[in-house]
Amino acid sequence: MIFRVAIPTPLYRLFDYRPPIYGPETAEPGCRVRVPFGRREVIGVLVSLETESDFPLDKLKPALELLDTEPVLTADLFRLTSWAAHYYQHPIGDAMQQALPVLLRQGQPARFQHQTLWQAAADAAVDQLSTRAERQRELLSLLLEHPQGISTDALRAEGGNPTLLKTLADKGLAESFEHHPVLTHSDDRGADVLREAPLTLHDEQLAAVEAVNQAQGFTPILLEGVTGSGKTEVYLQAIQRCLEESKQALVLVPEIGLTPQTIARFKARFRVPVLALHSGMTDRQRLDAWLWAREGSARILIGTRSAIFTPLKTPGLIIVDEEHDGSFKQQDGFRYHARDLAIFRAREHDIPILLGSATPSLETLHNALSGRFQHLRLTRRAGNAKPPKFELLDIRQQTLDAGLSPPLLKRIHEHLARDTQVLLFLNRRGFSPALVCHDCGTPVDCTRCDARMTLHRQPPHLHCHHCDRQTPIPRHCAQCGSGQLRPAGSGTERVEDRLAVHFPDTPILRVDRDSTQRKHALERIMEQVHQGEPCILVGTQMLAKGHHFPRVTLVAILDADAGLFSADFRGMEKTAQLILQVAGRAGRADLPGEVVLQTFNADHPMLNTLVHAGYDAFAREELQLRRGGHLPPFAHHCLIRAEATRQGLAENFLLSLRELAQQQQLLPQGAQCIGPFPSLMEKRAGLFRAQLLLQAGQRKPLHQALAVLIGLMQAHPEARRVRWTLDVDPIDSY
DNA sequence: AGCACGCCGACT
DNA sequence: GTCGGCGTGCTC
Repeated sequence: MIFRVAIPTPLYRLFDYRPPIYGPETAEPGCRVRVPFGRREVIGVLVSLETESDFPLDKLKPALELLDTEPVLTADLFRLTSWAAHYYQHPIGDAMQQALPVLLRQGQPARFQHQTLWQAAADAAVDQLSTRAERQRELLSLLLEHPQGISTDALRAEGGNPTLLKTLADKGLAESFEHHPVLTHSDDRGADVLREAPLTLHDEQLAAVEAVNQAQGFTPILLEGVTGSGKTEVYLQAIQRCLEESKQALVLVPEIGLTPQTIARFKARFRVPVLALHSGMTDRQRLDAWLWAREGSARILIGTRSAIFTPLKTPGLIIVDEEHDGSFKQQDGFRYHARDLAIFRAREHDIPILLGSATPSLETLHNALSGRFQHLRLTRRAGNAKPPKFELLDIRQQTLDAGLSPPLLKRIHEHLARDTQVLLFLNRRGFSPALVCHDCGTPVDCTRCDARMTLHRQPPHLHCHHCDRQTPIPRHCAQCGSGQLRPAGSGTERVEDRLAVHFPDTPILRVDRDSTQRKHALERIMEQVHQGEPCILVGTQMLAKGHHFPRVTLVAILDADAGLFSADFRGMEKTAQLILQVAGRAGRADLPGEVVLQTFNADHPMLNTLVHAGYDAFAREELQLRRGGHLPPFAHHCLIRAEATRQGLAENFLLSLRELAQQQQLLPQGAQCIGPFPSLMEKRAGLFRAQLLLQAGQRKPLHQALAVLIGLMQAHPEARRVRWTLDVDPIDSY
């Protein structure tokens, strides 16, 4: 018998071992094994049992230990990770490893943490101890106060002396027992899963819930609902049915969306255990949650991208909220897309999957329009709230003050005078994006990147947003020696500064990565906003997601042109999604909102379509353009990125790769190479980067071509000096 | 990716 | 004389 094992290494192959010397001859695929690998020991995953090997049998090493009796990669997760490793052309051992909680990767047993608790023995009483044994009497009375048992740590915290426990135990007055956490819910009452009554649904929501409930087996559904149209209520009621059938629901949310409010809403509705897999958890807490999910006692699992690998005993429904969000795509290493894995997983489980968004990705929308996905719409806002009124504010020939035009300033005044709040969106943090010499025009560049240094004033320094390099602010121009270095352009800090001058009596609240670094800083700002007093919020993307501001009646996008002429063909799509997301923060039931977009391109056709005809019309036009340009979702992409320490190395490597493939006619029909090109920002963090785009109308030739190119790259002598990475279905093409 | 081996330059 | 720089090769 031979164990075929997936080892966490960047190698695209499996490794064969003999079964462990002391241990079972056979085991189930998906179990972990500890094996010798080179000069070290690693944890691998058993992939299959074989009777022969391509490797000389006498050179096979025995595995050291089988770590599991039941698979940690359950059959469905085993298929999911195998498929994903192949689809994303990522080494399978690494892919499988990443699907496991950290403690399991490290070889810890797949068991709950056991805790030793102490309790008083039955009918033990303090009087049984001598009055002189003061400390023992204290300890025993503490134990008597905790009939459920108490840990030594907790005893110490309450002033007890745990070293005396043994003494008490010897006298038969105390005893210890092993406790492992059980996920029972205080309100668990059989079939009644509800804790609070569901909200009344309007007809569109009702139709959506019905559609999910009537789904038989695998059913992908796009739920396209404008902000405030009640998508979450649809999720909740779809989950309700799933719980009533004694099944589990998995909910994926974007990184920023896993807020306490979201979790609270799920917990408030249902009597079942709801587990949120958030970033603040310890590795041990994550493993416990993983175990609860696998044994089926956790009924609703909410998590970000990596939660797609949570094992489920009784899967009933998968929901991907804000499915268009870029954070579902892992951006390094194993570059999987959690939304796409979720669809695969739903198909495997033969269950419905609900993809929700106000601004669906063009990929998903295309699937819906072509009939592969059901398409449900929520067009009305709950409580008869009016949709916000959009306006393109032409700022050509306007004098801007830190990016603020006079008409906008006037508008801000008007809204504040009505005692409401204002939100200004600018996706650029810092004081100014460049520091430029007034005499010779030279900007201060980052030495490690092809980029300007961003000027920050709080505290004063220069910061490269691409490599994180920070320097003091120079006094003189490095080019001409002039002392006239001046900030050019504005970021959130500068806007905040100017607003304080224009609106001295109004609080200005800045929300960006810098202003919210301190713990609870964001919470405190949010608290102040929710007090409802007039204020001006200035911020980056952080403002666009997750939070609602019921008293904001004016949303202004200071630089609507930012993504308009992007080199990335997805630039327009991303801009549209961001604009609508920000716009969605404004105005609720009784307070109609207004959205102002400052632009130098007020005639831009797509911007006008978006603002006047809505996202759906915009998306259909954009899809037509993509179809015409043979771009995704009408074609498939894979990006091969390369980086090296010297200029030209990476590009030459990719060029020779392409030539090798073409000379030997290795590329299948239907797959074509575009490039290589130097990356848009060629130098970044001291490395020179280039990329080669692989494009095909069909998946199959793309994957065949990719496999060929990987082979060529591994054999390439230059591969030692050039680092290369693959990105299947890239969402950033730079 | 790790990790070790091995071959050269510059230190105590 | 050895410490350590990183080029090269290997992992069942």
